[in-house]
Amino acid sequence: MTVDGRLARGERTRTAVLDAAVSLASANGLDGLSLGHLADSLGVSKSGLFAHWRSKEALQLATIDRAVTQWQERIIAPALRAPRGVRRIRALHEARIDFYAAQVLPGGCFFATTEFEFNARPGAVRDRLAEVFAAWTAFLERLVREAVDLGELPSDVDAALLAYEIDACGIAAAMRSRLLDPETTYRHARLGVLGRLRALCPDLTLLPEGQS
Amino acid sequence: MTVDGRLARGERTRTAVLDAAVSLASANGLDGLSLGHLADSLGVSKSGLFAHWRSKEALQLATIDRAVTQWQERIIAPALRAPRGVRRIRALHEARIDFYAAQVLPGGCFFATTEFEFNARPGAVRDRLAEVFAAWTAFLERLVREAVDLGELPSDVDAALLAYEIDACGIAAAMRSRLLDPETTYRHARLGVLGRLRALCPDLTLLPEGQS
DNA sequence: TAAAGAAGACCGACCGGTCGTATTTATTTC
DNA sequence: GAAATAAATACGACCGGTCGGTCTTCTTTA
Repeated sequence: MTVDGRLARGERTRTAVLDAAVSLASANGLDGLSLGHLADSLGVSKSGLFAHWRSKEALQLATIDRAVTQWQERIIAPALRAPRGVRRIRALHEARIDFYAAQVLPGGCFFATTEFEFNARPGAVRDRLAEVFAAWTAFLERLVREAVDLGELPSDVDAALLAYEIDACGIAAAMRSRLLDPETTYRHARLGVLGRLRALCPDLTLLPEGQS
Repeated sequence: MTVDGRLARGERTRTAVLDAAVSLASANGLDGLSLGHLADSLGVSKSGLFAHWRSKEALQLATIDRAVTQWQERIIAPALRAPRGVRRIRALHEARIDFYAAQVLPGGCFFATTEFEFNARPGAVRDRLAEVFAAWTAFLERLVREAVDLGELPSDVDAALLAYEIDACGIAAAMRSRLLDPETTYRHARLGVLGRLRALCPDLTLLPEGQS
């Protein structure tokens, strides 16, 4: 952000803290996140955290923003490398399931965990999560409309409904994979979207580049 | 359970406590459930709860069982009044969305909230939730297979996959309805399953009795 | 009168948050 | 260039509050 070396180092520290916070919160929730445990896992003191964020809520909001950045890097960016249209929709869903299957977060999905944790608790955290969720939904709908505009999907497709169905397959995967058999869950999540797209767009190969 | 009047009255007390626990836990989670708040909401003392359950975990497990009973009464029982096959599948899904839309629980869905809360926390609560989830999944699959056996669905339908897609529409409704527009969410949840069933079974009317 | 049940004070542990202190780092002065 | 000083930073003890859980006491009922 600035040319100052000290602040840059501080930014790196902040990012490391927030990465750990995303990981812990994905398992225990943003409210269940203990600042003492977070500090211990990083080998720093709890009071030091308050030099970077004035309160736990401020750290929670920063953690959400960090999770958004991770999501953009791990799921959205790979999908945007696929060509517009149905193949990009599928690439986005596949990247999402890949991310879950890679088990980088102990809770499976940071957003699913925290959104269920806060969906009945008014406050700044809930409002921010609602914003993020609305933006994600709008992004998915935009991808579907692009496929319609390209003629890959029938023009009478309900873009919002199809986006809902695709997202639902991902949400369900986040929940089931930790309680039931993960392999079966991920296969269903992938096949559900694949079958839906194939039914609407039978003449287009949906295989990403380089895969069988 | 017994003929004893005192114990029967105790059973009623237990049920009232557990109903309140289901309601509170649907919003704040089973771990976020405060025994003090639970006792206050019922006008009883916190220590009195320990006369009925030896620990918080025991009360949490009993709360899960109570939520299962509520689910059976509110969702499964109405669906079983519909004729076997595709119409019963749809009746089950509609009863589920109706239950969410009725807003009887502040958290929307007890199981969604608690399963995301505990899916990364080993222990008795998580194991019980996994059992309940597995039983629900098996029940859904059984309904789909019945529809296949009746010839209402093509014989090459993947019952587990279709059950996954139907459940996913419900899970997503539980999450989105509290953060995004509930009306739109419930409409998508209903249309998603309805469209899926209509595509597989075009010659069967899916309207429940008495509805337009 | 005896027995059973609820109530509320109480305990140790953990929470988010604050503050005085000590260590370190960087700058200045001899 | 070395020593001394000043400023920034991180630490850990500590605070009030809430948690799950226990225990003694009091009320009530048979």
